[in-house]
Amino acid sequence: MTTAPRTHRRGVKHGGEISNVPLGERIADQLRDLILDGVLAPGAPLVETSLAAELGVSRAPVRQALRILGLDGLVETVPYRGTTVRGLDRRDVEELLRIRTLHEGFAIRCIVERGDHSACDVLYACCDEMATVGGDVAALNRADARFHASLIEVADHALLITLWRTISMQVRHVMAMCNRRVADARVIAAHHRRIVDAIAVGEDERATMLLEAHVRDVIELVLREWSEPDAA
Amino acid sequence: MTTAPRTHRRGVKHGGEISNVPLGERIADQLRDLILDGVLAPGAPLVETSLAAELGVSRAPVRQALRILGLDGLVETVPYRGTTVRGLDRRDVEELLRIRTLHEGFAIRCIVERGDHSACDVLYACCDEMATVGGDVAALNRADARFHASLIEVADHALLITLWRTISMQVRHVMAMCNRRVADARVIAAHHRRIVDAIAVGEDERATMLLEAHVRDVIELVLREWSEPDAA
DNA sequence: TAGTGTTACATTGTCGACAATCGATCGTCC
DNA sequence: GGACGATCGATTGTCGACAATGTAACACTA
Repeated sequence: MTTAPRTHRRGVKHGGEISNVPLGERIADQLRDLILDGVLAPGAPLVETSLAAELGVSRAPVRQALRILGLDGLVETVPYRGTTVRGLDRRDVEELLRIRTLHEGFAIRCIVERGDHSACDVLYACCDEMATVGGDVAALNRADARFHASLIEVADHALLITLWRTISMQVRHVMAMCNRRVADARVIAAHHRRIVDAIAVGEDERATMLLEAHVRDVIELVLREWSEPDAA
Repeated sequence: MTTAPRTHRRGVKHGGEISNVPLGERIADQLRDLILDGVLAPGAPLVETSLAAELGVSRAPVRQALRILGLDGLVETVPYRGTTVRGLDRRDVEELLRIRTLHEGFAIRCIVERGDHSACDVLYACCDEMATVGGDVAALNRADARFHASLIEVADHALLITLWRTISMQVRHVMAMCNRRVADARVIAAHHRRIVDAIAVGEDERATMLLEAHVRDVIELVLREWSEPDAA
């Protein structure tokens, strides 16, 4: 859910072991990257037969993959018509970022309530990492995504994490669609660090406000580059 | 799923037309009701082969159905092991209801921001309906569910509605698992009406607080009956 | 008896083929 | 010429069979 944890996989994290991960999920991962990297533009059709042929597999796992992506909100399937990469319009972006703020604010409250200090350590580490990426825009994006993902994870709220999966996927999608020119990485890292500072001293309201301000900046930045919404 | 709108279906709402709805979705609906009505207890295995045989269909649509339910957080699938009805423990219930409060509070803010008065009309109608169910517990549950669903819908926030699908499904699951003895329907209806009153005059904070109190009551009521968590 | 290797069974994963459905195109009729 | 209907191609929906995987019970060995 959405969404509950999709599957339970045990074992094998290290090395390049033989994967017992169902084909469908691996295909989904592959297609997801293609979409999120912008290789598959919004509106592009994803034909089961063609994909199966290209990937050298049967249609069954491809179908499963498309369903997973549909779940993630990355593609749209119409019965008997086909599946296409989902387009995002201005309203989608606004909705997405507001919801994101809502959930991150909730995560902050969870952390503060528990007074979990190790959580702050994790977040500080993310900030440090963010400060070191220099001018690499892609790396900054990744570091930023990692910070926000960590914020959700350390909240230690299983359902929140589940919901976050869907949201973060679409956030990545939005970010991929605008070649965001960013400010200095160290400035952004400092912004984030201030949020963690507030969390560390238990001021969840201030932390939330800082976070809202941060996300609002991002919204503005994104929407400015959103000249032509390619209409879903 | 979680989650973007699963599919777009056009046409045929009335009568018992021939359904062009894919079998898998119909099966999912059927199984969902079975789970939500408690016929299929948590932990019960859902074997693709057996279900296909019982329903007189092939395994393909059954697989699709199980995947949809997995998305809704109602079942759990482990690769090569099988699918079972998901069990809910005390923590799940608490997480669920907190998340629910979070989203409904957000919905309230959306409505107040837009100053949408027709929204309040819809909600008042739900309250009226709720007041008339008398001692029918099931009907009261349905009316309550309808109120909260309406609250989300009138917020007019597509992504919120999507996320709500997953949540509400699990809420129904929880409600189904405890034979909740409720207070007088008219009292509960009055509680809800007070929330709408606050929304109508734009006092979103008060509305949210009232709603939080309401949900907290529900949590308490549910958890009290949660003697033996059957452990996921 | 404790431990190990093996076998059998249940279940899901994957495959290729056929049927149902949809949209567009073309032809026909007024 | 315009509207209606049939046909066609493309795509997904469904099916039955086979392969891969994991669990558990069993026999075997030290």
